[in-house]
Amino acid sequence: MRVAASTHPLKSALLSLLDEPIAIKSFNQIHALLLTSGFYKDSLVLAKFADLLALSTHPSSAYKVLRQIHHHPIPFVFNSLISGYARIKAPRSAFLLFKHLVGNGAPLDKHTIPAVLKSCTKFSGTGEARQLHGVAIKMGFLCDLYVQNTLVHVYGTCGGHVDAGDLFEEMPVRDVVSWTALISAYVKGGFFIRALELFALMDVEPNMATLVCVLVACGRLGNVNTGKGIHGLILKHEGEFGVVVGNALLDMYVKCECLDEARRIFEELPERDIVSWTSIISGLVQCKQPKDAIEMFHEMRASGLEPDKVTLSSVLSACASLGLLDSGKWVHEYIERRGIEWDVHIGTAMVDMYAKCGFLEMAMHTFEKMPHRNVSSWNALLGGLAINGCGKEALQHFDRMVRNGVNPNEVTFIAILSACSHSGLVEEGRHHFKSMTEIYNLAPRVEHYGCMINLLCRAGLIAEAHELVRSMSMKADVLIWGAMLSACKAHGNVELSQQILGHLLELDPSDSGVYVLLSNIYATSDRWGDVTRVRKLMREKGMKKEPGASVIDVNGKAHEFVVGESNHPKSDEICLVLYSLAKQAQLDGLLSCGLIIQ
DNA sequence: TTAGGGTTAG
Repeated sequence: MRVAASTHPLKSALLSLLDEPIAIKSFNQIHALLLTSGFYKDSLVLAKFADLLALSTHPSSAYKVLRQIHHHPIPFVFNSLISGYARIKAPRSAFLLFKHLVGNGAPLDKHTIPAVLKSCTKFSGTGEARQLHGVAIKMGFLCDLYVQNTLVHVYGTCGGHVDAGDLFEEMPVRDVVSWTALISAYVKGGFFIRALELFALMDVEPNMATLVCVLVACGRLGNVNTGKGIHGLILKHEGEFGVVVGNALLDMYVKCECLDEARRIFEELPERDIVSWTSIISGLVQCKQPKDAIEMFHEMRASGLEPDKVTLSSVLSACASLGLLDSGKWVHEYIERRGIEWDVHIGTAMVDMYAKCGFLEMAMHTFEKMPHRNVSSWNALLGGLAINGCGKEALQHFDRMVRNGVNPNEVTFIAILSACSHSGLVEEGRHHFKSMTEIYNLAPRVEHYGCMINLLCRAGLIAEAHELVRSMSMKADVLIWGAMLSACKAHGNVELSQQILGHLLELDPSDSGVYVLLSNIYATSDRWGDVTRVRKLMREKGMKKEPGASVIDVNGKAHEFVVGESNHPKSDEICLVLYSLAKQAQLDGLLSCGLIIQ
């Protein structure tokens, strides 16, 4: 706080005191000092006091206190009280105070509206913003550019992009903030193309805030070309950019899956904060490089930065893809130890991690403990039940989800259909596949057909599966034809296999797996000549089957197993255990089929 | 210089 040299020493002392973070503890003394010294007549001193008042007093009482101190405080004093409530994140109080002020005919000015509006961004819906809009018109404050810009911003933040656009249209003068506020409103509403169109229409020079908004739109659209153009503009203006712009650029490249560019930006950042690290970590997770993501996380911690819940959500996703149960548990403990607040994202990531690591009990326990759940949380649970072979339970929880009023989305049906597929629930699968379009108005995507065809193929219903493939409005993918081919192999349908092979090779002529499957089908039918022919063809094409591999985490150490290799130091013991497990499974299978009577 | 508007990560 800088005070002019001519300021009265007591006044400077009072102002400094009011600026102290611990001033609230001496509130009563300051109150008394204000009255005895007579400085209550000074608007600046009174405004600072009003700001302090917001920390401890309800709006109507605060109003009374101020009125008792001074019969006619100027608007500045009340504005300071409103801003005080906004600063301590008490938007309801700020809004209540405003209504109280209007009701009591207190003097207000053009600064009052932006001060209250600042709090309105915390409300859901545009109700409060519209009320303030009305008051601003009535009081004649709407002609102020600051008031207009704040309103455009608040409408945009509360989901009122149409109101924001209408107001923007009516504005006689618009500056860079007006344009940025509207572009941001469209971005927040998910209208990314409209945001880019607006940017193109701008008749004032954009600044960094504008470009950051546009970068978000580019990232969400996966429009790397426009993103690169913005990158160029930033370099032209700034040369070296700050952390906010750098992070926005980094995230744009991450969302466009240009990891090399993203890494380059990350390396070149003059300063990296938690957002920079989280962006690159989540980018690596999205681009299926979870091992690198974990490595990056360790690097981040080594640099002295502690993760927050957003970083930890990404790390949990990496743990889920790698099956790193111990690392996932470490994240869980870290959250508890640090008292990090659980939200729907981290809760969902935790359920997903436990489920994908096979600790279904803990996944369900975590799900039940979540205070708030959204459709993604349910999807994580249903998907977890599905991959762990609990098809019937998945269907029961799906019914519970619908009963709780949560609307299923496309991802839910992937979980449900794969649950049916994993557990052989043909009739249920048919029913849910039909309900997708008939009840929930969701168009099946290629993945849904994939699950359904898998389900039918596993049940040996090859003709029905083939019929479904033919009914698809889009082209079947490798997975679908692969499922059909595997089913043909299991049921010795050589003719259809050959037909499918044609489709598969059309999709990916270099897929060695297709040739391997075909040669296996010929082998099952004792057509050894054909087997030799396919293998020769593979050799001629220089194809080598990519060996399958899996990773398991034991006590924090990753153990990798590659098909055909036995490099692991405990390979012999592992094979012995696997053999006995396979024997047991076979025996259990025979028992459950009734082929062995106990 | 007695206050007010727009920007980044799941």
